[in-house]
Amino acid sequence: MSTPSQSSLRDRRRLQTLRDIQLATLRLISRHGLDQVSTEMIADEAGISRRTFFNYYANKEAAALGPPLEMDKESAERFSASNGPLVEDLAWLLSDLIGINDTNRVRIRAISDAAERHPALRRAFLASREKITRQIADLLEARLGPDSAFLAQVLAELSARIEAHAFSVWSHDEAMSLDDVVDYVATEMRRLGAALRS
Amino acid sequence: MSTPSQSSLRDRRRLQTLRDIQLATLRLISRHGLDQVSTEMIADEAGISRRTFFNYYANKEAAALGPPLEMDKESAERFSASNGPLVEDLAWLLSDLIGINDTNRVRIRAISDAAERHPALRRAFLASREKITRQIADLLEARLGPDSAFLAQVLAELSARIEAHAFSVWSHDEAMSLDDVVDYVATEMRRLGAALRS
DNA sequence: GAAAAACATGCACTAAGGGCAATAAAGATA
DNA sequence: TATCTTTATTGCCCTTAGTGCATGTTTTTC
Repeated sequence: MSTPSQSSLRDRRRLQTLRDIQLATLRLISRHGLDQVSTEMIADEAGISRRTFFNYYANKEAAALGPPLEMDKESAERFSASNGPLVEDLAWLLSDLIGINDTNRVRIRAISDAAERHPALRRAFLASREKITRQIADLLEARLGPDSAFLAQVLAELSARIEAHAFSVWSHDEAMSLDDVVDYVATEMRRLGAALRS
Repeated sequence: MSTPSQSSLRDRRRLQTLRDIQLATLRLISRHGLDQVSTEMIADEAGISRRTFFNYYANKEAAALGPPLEMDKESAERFSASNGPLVEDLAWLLSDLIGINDTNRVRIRAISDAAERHPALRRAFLASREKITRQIADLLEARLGPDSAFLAQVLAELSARIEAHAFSVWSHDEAMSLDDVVDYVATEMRRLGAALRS
C-alpha cells in the first residue's frame, strides 16, 4: 500500500486516482478559493463519491498537496556517508526528494500558487512534511552528535521551509534546472548562516 | 476589544473568561488527551455554553494556547533603532513578548507539555504566532534591506521556533530567569549559524 | 474459475463551526 | 435613579467534515 513496488493494475489505478483528485482540487481552489471549495465539490469534480475522497485524502488541504513524498534509502545513506559541507549535502538531499518523485513543474507551480494565496495550505504543507522532516533531523543528529537534537530538528524544519521556497521559484522559471535548485538552497542557507552571526 | 486600555469590568471579565476556558482546556487535555476532548466538554468544564466557547476561541487548540500575545510598540521601536548584533536584538525582542504579557511559569509549562504530546497543538502554536512573526519579519526586512524579504521571513519563523523551545526549557527550570532565556535563544541561534557554515 | 483481498459507495452518526434572534448584563447619560 | 445603548450569553438550527459499518464490485491469487 505504501510502496507500489511492482506496479500492478491496482497500484496504477490508485496512483491515478490520487492524481485525479489532486488536480480536481487544485483546479477548484484556483477557481473559487480554498474556503469556497467543499469535499463534495471535489468529489464531484473528480468523478468519485465523497466517501471515496476520504479514502484517499484526509481533507482538502492534503488533497491539494497530493501524495506525500518519501525519502529513498540511497539518498539517506549517501547523506550519512558524506563528509562534505553540511549545507551542500542538505541541498542535494532535499532536491533528491522531489527530483526522483516528481518533476512536474506545472503541478508544483499550481501547488505553490495555491499555497501563496492560502495560509492554511502553507501550514498543511509543513504538516505533510513532518514525517520526512523528522527523518532528516535524525540524519542530521547522527552527523552533529547526540547533544544537538534540537539543533538538528530546527535545521531540518528550516530545510523544508527553504526547499519549499526554492521549488516555488523553480516552478516559475522554466530556465532553472534541478542543479540550480540545489545551488539556490545552499545559497539561501549560507545567507541565513551569515545573518545569524552579525 | 483588542486592547483593554482602560480596565473596565467588562474587560476584566472577558480576560477572566479567556483564562478560565484556557485552563479548563489544558486540564482536560492533560487528563484525556487532545483527541478525546470535545468543545462540549470544555464548555461544561468552564461553566459556559458551547456557543459561548466559540465566541472566545475558534477551536480547542486555540483555547489551549490562550489569547495570542501582542508585540508592544516600544519593543518594536527599540529593535528598529538598535544597531547591536542582530541575534542579541532578536533574543530580547522575543522575550519581551512573553516577559511583558505573561510570566506565569505554570501556565507556560502546561502549554509546553501539551504541545510536546500533541503535534496538532504544535502546529496551532506556530499558526497563532503567524501575525507576530510577520511583524518581526517586517522589522528584520527593514534592517537587512529590501532584497532580503525571504531571508527576513525565514529568520522570523526560526525565531518563533527557538523562542518556543527556550520557554519550554524555562518553564521546567525554576532557577532560570528571563535573562537566561535571552542568552539561551542567542546561543541556539549562533549554534545554528555555525552549523550553516560547515 | 473460485476463493481471497482490496476497493467504491451509501447510510448513518458524531462533532465542528457559525448565523441569527432573543434575553441579560453593563455602561453611559439624564 | 430611570432610561437608553452597547455588548455578552445562550439556544436553535444549519452546513460541512470526517468516520464506522455493511454491501456490492473489481482485482488478484491459486
